[in-house]
Parts: sequence; structure tokens; C-alpha cells
Amino acid sequence: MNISELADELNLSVTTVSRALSGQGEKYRVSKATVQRVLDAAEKHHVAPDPLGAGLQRGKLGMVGLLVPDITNSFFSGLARSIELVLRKRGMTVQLCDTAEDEHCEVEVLEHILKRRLDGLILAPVGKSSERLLRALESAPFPVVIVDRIFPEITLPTVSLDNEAAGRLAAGHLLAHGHRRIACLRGDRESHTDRARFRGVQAAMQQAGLQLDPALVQGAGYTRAAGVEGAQNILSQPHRPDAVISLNGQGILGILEVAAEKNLQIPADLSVVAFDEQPWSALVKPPLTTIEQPVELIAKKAAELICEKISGTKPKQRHIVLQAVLRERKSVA
Amino acid sequence: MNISELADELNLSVTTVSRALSGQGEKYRVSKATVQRVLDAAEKHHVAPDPLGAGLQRGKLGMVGLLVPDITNSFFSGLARSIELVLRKRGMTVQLCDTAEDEHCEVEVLEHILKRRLDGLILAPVGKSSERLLRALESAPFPVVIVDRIFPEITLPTVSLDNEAAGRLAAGHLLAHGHRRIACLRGDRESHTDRARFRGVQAAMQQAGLQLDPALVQGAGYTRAAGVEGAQNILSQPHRPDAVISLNGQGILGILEVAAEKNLQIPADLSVVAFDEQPWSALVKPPLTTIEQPVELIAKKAAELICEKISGTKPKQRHIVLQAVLRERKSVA
DNA sequence: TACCCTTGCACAAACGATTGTGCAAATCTA
DNA sequence: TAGATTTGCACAATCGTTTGTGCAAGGGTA
Repeated sequence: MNISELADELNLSVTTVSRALSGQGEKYRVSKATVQRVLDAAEKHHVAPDPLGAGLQRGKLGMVGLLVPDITNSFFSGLARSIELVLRKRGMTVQLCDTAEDEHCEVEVLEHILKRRLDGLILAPVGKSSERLLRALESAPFPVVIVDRIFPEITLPTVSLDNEAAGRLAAGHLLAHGHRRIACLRGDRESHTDRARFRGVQAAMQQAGLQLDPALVQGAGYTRAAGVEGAQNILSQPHRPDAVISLNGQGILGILEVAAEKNLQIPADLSVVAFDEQPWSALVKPPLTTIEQPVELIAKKAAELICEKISGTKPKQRHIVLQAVLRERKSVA
Repeated sequence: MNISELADELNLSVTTVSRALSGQGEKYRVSKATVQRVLDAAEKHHVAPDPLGAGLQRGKLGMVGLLVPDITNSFFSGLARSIELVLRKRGMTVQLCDTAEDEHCEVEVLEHILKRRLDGLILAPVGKSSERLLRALESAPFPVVIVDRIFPEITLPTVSLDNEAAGRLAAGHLLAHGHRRIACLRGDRESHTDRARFRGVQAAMQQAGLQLDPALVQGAGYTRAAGVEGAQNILSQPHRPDAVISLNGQGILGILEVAAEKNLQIPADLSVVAFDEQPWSALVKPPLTTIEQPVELIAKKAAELICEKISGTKPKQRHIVLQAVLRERKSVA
């Protein structure tokens, strides 16, 4: 049953019913009695305005898209959960798309999604997300917010970590514990996130008067396979490192796997700091020292940002940068 | 730019443009030349039919809802990813809702979602999901498919694991390895999933002429906290078990946490079999022996089922039941 | 009684598509 | 050349809302 049938039943016009239901009764001088009558009947018959009709009229449907590289990654699933929660509270729904950490797929998905009518888009770009693509999004017919990764030349609003500081934090922790020969398992080197984290690591090393051994900087991607390969390369060096930093959440899986293969004890043979807190971080042996991103906060900020842009109010900040915290456990000797 | 502006530019009617774009040109005798002209212009101006307009007309929008108890749980995020992929290939999009493993929230979300116009809904109910709620869904204005949990009295189509067999599998494995005093960390005892798995465990025990010690059957919920509490109860028994089965993916987190606290060595002091394969299952020490659900297959079946129901073709089977596999590693002595 | 102001609602035009049908012009048949 | 057929497209209704405006009835004032 739709509101026009409801109107028939009440011997009213659709107009009046619509106004009563949308709370605009007062504005349009629908009598209180009538409003109540409509409300009661609507309740009784479980009638609510069809969002499609309304959406068509208003030009908005109350939907925002959420593009993530891998919903299976706990960082992104945490993000998704919090974003969905915030948006649902505001009466909006989330359209999920998983880009499989693949540039090509991302383009495809974006084309798919650009054809649908969204009110906004929250995008967590894949590592090698092309700037060209994001350029195109700058002139999308709806607001776009980027999370997790930064592209300096892109003017779209972003919410992200202070990755350089986080990198310093990780390296600084290892240095403070006396480690000198530090390895670094990177993700995609073309991503600004990875670069910034790496810059942070380098900065901390330099400050300590040290240099990263290029042979100990490995890794090229955010998949688990890439993590394994990078870890292999690092741990097969003749002069093994005494500590390793995983610059992303997937990498640590590779490190653990390869370390186990090679029978390396953590932290006796190898200290480890891993980016991204995961549900199991505290449960492996030894519990992992991690760099934790404030996932919920990132999600909240992103959700608020997109809402502000949708409703047209000028957001206070264009780029929101949040700080990571070090969660110290037992993986650093 | 929409198709009526396109029509203006080409000096055609919206009708013709619509038919050309939708591939119905032949059927309605639009000349090939005209069709091509429309196609070219559409390409040039990046015009595609607005899904809202089309949706309103057709009564379908190409969207299916996906309700999961916890997208952060790797079982559900895996499910979400695969479902989204299958549906996207068919031109549909997925609306994600997280019910936070909370019955109350689930009702709320369902009300929220029932007001939007969906073509279908894939529901992974929370543990205590009330039958009343599902009853209501039986008469929803769109098809509904249930995954992961079974409700015998509900006629909605389902895709799920053969949970009883999976329970037998887990217990059988422990029994075959000589374990006799077996504990069981349950999830929500009111959920049919949990009951079926538990029945399987009991059956295997009985077949071996044994009985579960009621004191070793603990746990009441799918949250991590519930897992910890249950594990506490199990591992604090004066007469400790020599093996424990976690009947759900969260529970194992509790077991590992409590075992570490109590300094119990796995598998020397305690053997463990955990339901649900997780990205880190192989990486903890010792690597976990798990009961793996065929997540991708479940997702695929559910997606196909909902598509069939949406398009009106009668699905072959009403209830699809899949088998789990035991992934043997090192957590069973 | 004549006039004006308020109250309470309905009319009708959008929003952007799809689809059955109608109507000319072009082509064919006799 | 007249009539029948086919070809190619446009008209108009429809999906379910929202919203600016119009219009009648009721009440008050002079």
C-alpha cells in the first residue's frame, strides 16, 4: 500500500497525506486532526512513503556508496561497520563494493557505481589507485570523501592517519629498544600511505644516525602473497635483521608465516612491530606490538564529512588527520 | 545529462532513446542507424538511464540488502565479499547492514530496511533472532534468503552448513586422537546452528560410548567477551578437560586468551579444534586445527538463490546444505 | 450586506524513466 | 493509381512522491 491508496481510503489528496507524513503539516496548514488521522492510518496499514518516488522527486535517495579494497581486512571491515552505523542513524544506507585491492577492478566498480544515483561516496582507494581516476571523481555529481589514503594533488576531502608520524612511532620504538638493523615490509610503494609510513621510518632512523639497508626493504602489495614474498626476501638475507616493521596489516601474516618456516623465535631472533591492530594481535605467541589506527574515529569522521557535504554545509576541515597509537606487547625484545 | 536531454539533442523522442539504450530497438522497430546514433551520443556524453527513474517504472531497483550480525567477523566479511561480487556481476548492488549480533538491533534494522525498496534480502540472522521476526519476513514484499542459520519452522529458503555433521567431524577428530574429556564452548544455545553443532558433538561422543561433562559445556553468545567468559569457566574446572571445541569463530579468541593467562600449552595441556577458518588460523602457535566452512560456496549459492527468486524462476532447492571440512594442523595432540 | 482574512485542503507539474499503441510516410502489390 | 503492408518513430499513461499555488468555505469586521 502506498500513500495514494492511503489517501483514497481517507478521502484525502495524496498531497495532504504526504505533508502529514513528512511532518510538513504545519507549514502547509493541514489541520492537526487531519495529520493525526493520517498518522494513525499509516501506522495501521504499515504505510511509509516509497523512497523511490521520494528520491526521484528530491534527487536524493539517502544512499552512500562505500568502496573498500578488501572487506575481509579487519581494518576495512571495522571501518565499514562504524560507517554504516553512523549513517544508518541518520536514516541513510550504505552500498558496499569490494574492489579486491585491484586497480582495474576499482575503475570498473566506480563506473558501475557512478551510473547508480548515490548521494555520496566514501572511497578507500586501492594502493595504486590512479590519480586520473580520482581526478574524475573531483567532478563527480555527488560528494566524495577519501579515507585511509592521501593524494596530495587531489582536492577531495580526506580522513586519514598521520602516517609519517606512525612510521616514526614504529621505528622509534624499535630504536629505543636497542634495535639497529631494522627491516621494513612495505605495501604498495606507489601509494602515498606506504610512502609516508616509510618516510617516517627513515626519519626516525636518520635521527638516530642510522640508515635502512635497502636489502631489508621489501614487499610490493597488500595481498597476503605479497607479504609472504617480501618476508621471504627480508629473512633470507645473509645478514639478518634483528627487527622488522610491517607497514600494513597483511604483511604481518607473511612475516609470521615465514618466521615460522625458518624457525625464527619472536622476539628472541626477530622483533616485530606491525601496523594495524587485529582481533588476534594479542593472541598469537608472542602477542604482537602493533601500531593501532583509530578505526572508529576515522569512520565517524568520514561519515560526518560525507553527511556535511551532502547536506551542503561547509565542512570545517578539508583534510582530517588522526594519530596512531603504539600498543606495546611482547613482540619486541 | 539524462536521456530526455539526449533525446532533445538528437531530435528524437525519449521513447526512442530509451529503447535504443535498453537494447529493445529491434523489438520496437527503431532503425539500426538510429540506434547507433543514440549509442554513440550516449557514449560521448556519458549518459545512462537513471536507475531511479527506471526503478520506479519497473518496480525494481537492482538492490539487495545484506544483513549480517558482525561484518568484522571474518566469516561474514568473506560472505559479504563473495556475495557482493556475484551480485555486482549481475548488475545489482548490495546494501550492507550490521546488526551488531543484537536481536533488538536486528529488528530495528529490518524495519529500517523494509521501508526502503529492495529487490531482495539476504539475511544472516543473529543468534537469538526471533522466529516471530522471520515469520514477518515470510510475507515480506520481496524475496528473502537466510544464510548460516536454520529455523526449521520457517519456510524461507536457506543456505547453510550441515552443522550436525560438522559437530561430529570436530568431536570425531578429537576422539580419534585419543581424547576423552572433551569440553565444548558454545555460542548462543538458542540458535539452531549452535544446537545442531552441539548435537553433532554429542552424537560422536555417544557413539564412542562417552558423555559430555555438563560442567565442560559453557558459553552463551557470539561476542568475544562471551567467549572469554565461557573459556574461563571451562578451564577453571578442577578436573580440566584435555581438549576443547569452539563451536564458533569468536570462541577460539576466548580460549586462546584464557589459555595464555593460565599458561596452558596447546596442544600439550589442551587440544583445540575451532570452528571457522580465519586468516590467522595457520599462523598462531600452534597452528589451529579448524572446521572450515565453504564460505565462498555459501555466498555463491545464496546470491544465486536470491537472484532466482527475484527473477521469478523457481529455485531448484529450497534448502541448501553444505559440508564443512576439517583442516588439520597442530593444535590437537 | 459587502469585504477581507484565515483556514484547510486539492490541483497539477515536476522528477526520469518504460511501454502499449497510434499514426504518418515509405514501400510493395495488383 | 489505389489499396495494403511495412517501417520508423512519437504520444501519452504510468510508477510514487514532493511542492508551489489556487480556490472555496468559514469567520470576523465595518
